Amino acid sequence: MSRAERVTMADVARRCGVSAMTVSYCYNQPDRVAPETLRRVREAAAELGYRGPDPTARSLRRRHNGAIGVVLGEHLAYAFEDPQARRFLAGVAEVCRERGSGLNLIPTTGAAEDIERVKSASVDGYIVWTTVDTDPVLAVVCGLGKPVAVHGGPAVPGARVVGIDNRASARELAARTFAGARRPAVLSFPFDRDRRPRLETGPSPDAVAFPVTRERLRGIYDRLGDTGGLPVAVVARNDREDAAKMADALLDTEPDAVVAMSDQLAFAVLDAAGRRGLRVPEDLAVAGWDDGPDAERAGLTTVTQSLFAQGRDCALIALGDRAPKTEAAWQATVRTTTR
Amino acid sequence: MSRAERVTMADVARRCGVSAMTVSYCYNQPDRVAPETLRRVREAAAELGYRGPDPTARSLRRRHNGAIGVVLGEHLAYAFEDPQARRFLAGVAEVCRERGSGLNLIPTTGAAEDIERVKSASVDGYIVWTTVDTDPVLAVVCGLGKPVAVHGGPAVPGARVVGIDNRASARELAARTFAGARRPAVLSFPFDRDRRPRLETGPSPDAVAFPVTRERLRGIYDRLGDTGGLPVAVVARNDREDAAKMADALLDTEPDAVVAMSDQLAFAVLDAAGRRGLRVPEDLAVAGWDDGPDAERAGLTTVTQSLFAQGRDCALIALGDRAPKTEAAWQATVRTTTR
DNA sequence: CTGAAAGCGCTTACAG
DNA sequence: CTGAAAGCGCTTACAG
Repeated sequence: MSRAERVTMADVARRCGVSAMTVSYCYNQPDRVAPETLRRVREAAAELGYRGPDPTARSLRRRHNGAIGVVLGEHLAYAFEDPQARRFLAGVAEVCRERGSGLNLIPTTGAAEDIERVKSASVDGYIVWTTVDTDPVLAVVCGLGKPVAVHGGPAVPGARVVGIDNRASARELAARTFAGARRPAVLSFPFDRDRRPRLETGPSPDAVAFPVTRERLRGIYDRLGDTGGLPVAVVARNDREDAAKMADALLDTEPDAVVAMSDQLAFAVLDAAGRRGLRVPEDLAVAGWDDGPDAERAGLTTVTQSLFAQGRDCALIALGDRAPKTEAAWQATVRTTTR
Repeated sequence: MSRAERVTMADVARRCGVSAMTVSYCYNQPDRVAPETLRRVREAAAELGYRGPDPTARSLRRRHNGAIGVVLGEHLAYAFEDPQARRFLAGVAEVCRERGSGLNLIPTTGAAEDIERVKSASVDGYIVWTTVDTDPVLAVVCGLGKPVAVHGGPAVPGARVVGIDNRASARELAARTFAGARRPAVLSFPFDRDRRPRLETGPSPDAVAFPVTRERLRGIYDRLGDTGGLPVAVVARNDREDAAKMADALLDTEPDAVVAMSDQLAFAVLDAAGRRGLRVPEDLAVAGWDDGPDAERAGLTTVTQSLFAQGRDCALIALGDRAPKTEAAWQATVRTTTR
């Protein structure tokens, strides 16, 4: 925190009777500098307390920030609470480390200031974590002339979407889970940014603002045909404990098969089923998405996907690489929680 | 991702026959510009596809980045796995939001490239998450002439340490937990960056490289007097599940009171005790640190502290505020897991 | 192996 | 209400 005068390359150059650019070379291409010059420059730098090239000036000159911005549509605390969001960010961070890139977190809450904060980040590209179709930040980010990766959607011009085919995976998962069931039900992610937990009956997927959720619901509906009476419980967050109440409310409708939109939500259903003494899968079939480490242990039927890999893909896009060739991989992994 | 030519303020100025600085005023102090001029400038900007002031150029000119860097001594995935680290980061993020500041994550792994990554972050100040005394990144960060907050220590010249008095809190917690105990034991955070889990007997605190861990151990020793035979199990990470094995190893030594260095580790002990049919606190007294949401539910005796508040303090320091007046607050909260 | 010059895109007092 | 000038600290071809 020593707030010494700022020492610049020019100061160092002056001190040892050399040009500023030679000092620059000492830091950027030391091989091109005579050993004796290098030594003198380093000595002068040490004497003056020069701290090395200023990263901001360097970024301006190189027209390259060496950093990507990750736009989160939530308070950080919530984002980190979600195990899949964490896996995703870990994937992003891995690419950043490999490429020596920085990682700027930009939590947004829907406030007007979000726009300025997003615009004023000194980054070369952006990753937007799943958001609603109408999120105003989306258009702003895409209008910045920098590469943008959107995880999970929505699809917008100027951005690449990374994620699995949610509708197809839902179709297949519903086929497995609802096979032989007479009273299917769904435990769903939030429909909208308000995240109001509730129990609905046969809600229209069109009313769902989060594309991932909407597509999964559509996939489930594809399979089901008549969905007029389908109980759909909507949670506030992707959290096992937090979802306990809605899982209970859902089981109150006495379903015999539940598709939940994540492992965490599926566990919430299993927890609730356990409290009621229901046998799984005999009385109740349950399935989810993600296939995190706990899913295998619990024998959970789930859609296997790698948020880590998707995080990597997003980071590569934000860094300006050509996009990954294919959609993100997924597969339905059938275990013992379904019949 | 439209990679249009870059449009600058000068282009906009030229386009509508105005000086570049007037354009600048339109973005920074629109009140000082004649309404008609403002209109024309905005029109020209729209026509040209000008995206607003470049954040990097602005930062260079203003000598202010509007961002703080958070140095994590681990892969992101691990850092996020720790509930207290998440609370801490949430506190940091809250201040960032209030102040319109950016938040740059800088995970370090001990590699040589860490140094460059830390130096090349365009930030106004740094927060260093608890690290070992000898972490080379520490000296680098402190030599940058920017404010530095270190959470938990080590104390180094040029940085402010934020955290509780670990030794005093340990002394008090040990007094509560070991009261009437004949075979005390400790479940400890890692001693060193290698994070090798192991069971030791009366290890010297001086050998512990993480200051938080060292001070807590010292506080416990203060209370104990003779520690020659004290079983101390060391975990790899602050994670309830991960710590299960070492908790078991510790209970194999048949202690009747365990001080664990966090709620998570205390839960690991309670889990292990449950598996053995031990009664708490009759057969085994257990206590921890943090007082997270689960602690109250479990009736855990623990050291109450707010990592969120400490994250806020660190962020304020990194932003250049005078430091918080006092040390971080803590108190021993006695519940039912101790006698 | 080293230097002179230009310029990255912007903002800041200072005049007028 | 608007402009001319300087400069934030650095790097990049290009000469020599």
